[in-house]
Amino acid sequence: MGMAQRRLSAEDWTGAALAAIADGGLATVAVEPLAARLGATKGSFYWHFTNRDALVEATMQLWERACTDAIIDLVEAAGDPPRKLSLLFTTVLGHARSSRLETNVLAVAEHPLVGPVVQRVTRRRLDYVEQLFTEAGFEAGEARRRALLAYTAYVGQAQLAARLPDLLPADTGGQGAYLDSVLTVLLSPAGG
Amino acid sequence: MGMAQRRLSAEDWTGAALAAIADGGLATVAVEPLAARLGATKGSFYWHFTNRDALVEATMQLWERACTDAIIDLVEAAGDPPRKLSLLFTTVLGHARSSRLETNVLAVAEHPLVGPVVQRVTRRRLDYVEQLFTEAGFEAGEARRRALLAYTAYVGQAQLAARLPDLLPADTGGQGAYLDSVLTVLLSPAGG
DNA sequence: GTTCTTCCATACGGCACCGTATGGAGCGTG
DNA sequence: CACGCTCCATACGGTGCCGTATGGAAGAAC
Repeated sequence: MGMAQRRLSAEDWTGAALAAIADGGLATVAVEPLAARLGATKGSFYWHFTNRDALVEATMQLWERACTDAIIDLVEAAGDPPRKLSLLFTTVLGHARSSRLETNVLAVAEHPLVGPVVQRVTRRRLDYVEQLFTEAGFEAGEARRRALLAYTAYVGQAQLAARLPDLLPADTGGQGAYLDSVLTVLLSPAGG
Repeated sequence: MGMAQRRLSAEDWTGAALAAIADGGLATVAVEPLAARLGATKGSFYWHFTNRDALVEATMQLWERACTDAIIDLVEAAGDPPRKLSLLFTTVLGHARSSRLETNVLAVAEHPLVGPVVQRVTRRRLDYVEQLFTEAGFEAGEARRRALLAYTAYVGQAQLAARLPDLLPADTGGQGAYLDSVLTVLLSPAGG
């Protein structure tokens, strides 16, 4: 933690806003508190942005870039589809902070500046997971359904991890067993 | 929509607060807007409640009573465990409004007056679903894991239904196929 | 119909945040 | 060292909500 820096950039503000969303949700993205946190005042903010909405918009663009592209690229480096799904789940549920961010972003998807971004991102992720299930050998309709189940399970998991962590497996062993079980179930052969 | 009633009860306020949570989240539970909606003023509110927190507390108690007991009782009337799970999912995901309420309540589980209630309710629901999987023949650990998967899938499904309904199966046929697929997968035999 | 209790409207002060206006510090450029 | 451009602190007015104070209307008791 160094001294407060002398001058701020727009990225400093969007970064702080993203952290605030992870901490307390979009409602805590308020100009004055953020300024205090950055060791500055509103004067700085209103030079970089026309108003709060502009900050929210820029922050959502940052989120879209940082929190979807990166993961897909990482996962694609793995081998077969089952391994990809496993890596996807472990990566995505590993860090508590990302769960909080995901959850708090989705929670305000009704906001006109947030909804379109969340919609794009979610659609893209769903398509990607569907592709993984297709590669794993499921026919189109079933692959879509499995992807939906996997993604809703992810969303719910992130939600519980962020809000009620006590209810999830606490020890590493339990988490591993749970992950194995989830993957086994999600990849179970399609019933006729 | 009848005329504004002459006098209000505490239940009128908690009911309106619950509706406001479903509509716009806990943040929209504000005394003056609620009063306007009820055709009254703050004067009424502060006679029935000491402050906003008291309303939030009473509203959460209402939610706990109304939105968990009822469903479990309903589901228990069904036959075998698979049918119970099926009924549970269809009932619980059927009405868009309940998804919004569920989602918006869980979203503010960090609030000190909300967290304990949500924790109690969620624990109880998880235990109940675990019991269903146990009745369906799964051993204890696996039943717990399936219950967790089923419940996280429910939470994620409610979230998407409330925020991004476009991404879920639109037609009734697609919904039915999806529900069948989910139940088949969740009840697939445990892998060795 | 008076009296008492219940319930509520109005008026007020306070707080947190938004956005604007304005002057001035810091730094590059000649 | 002057000059100009970039960046920011301060001060101000406006809004929406909280909670209090107070007087008064609506209904019950008799």
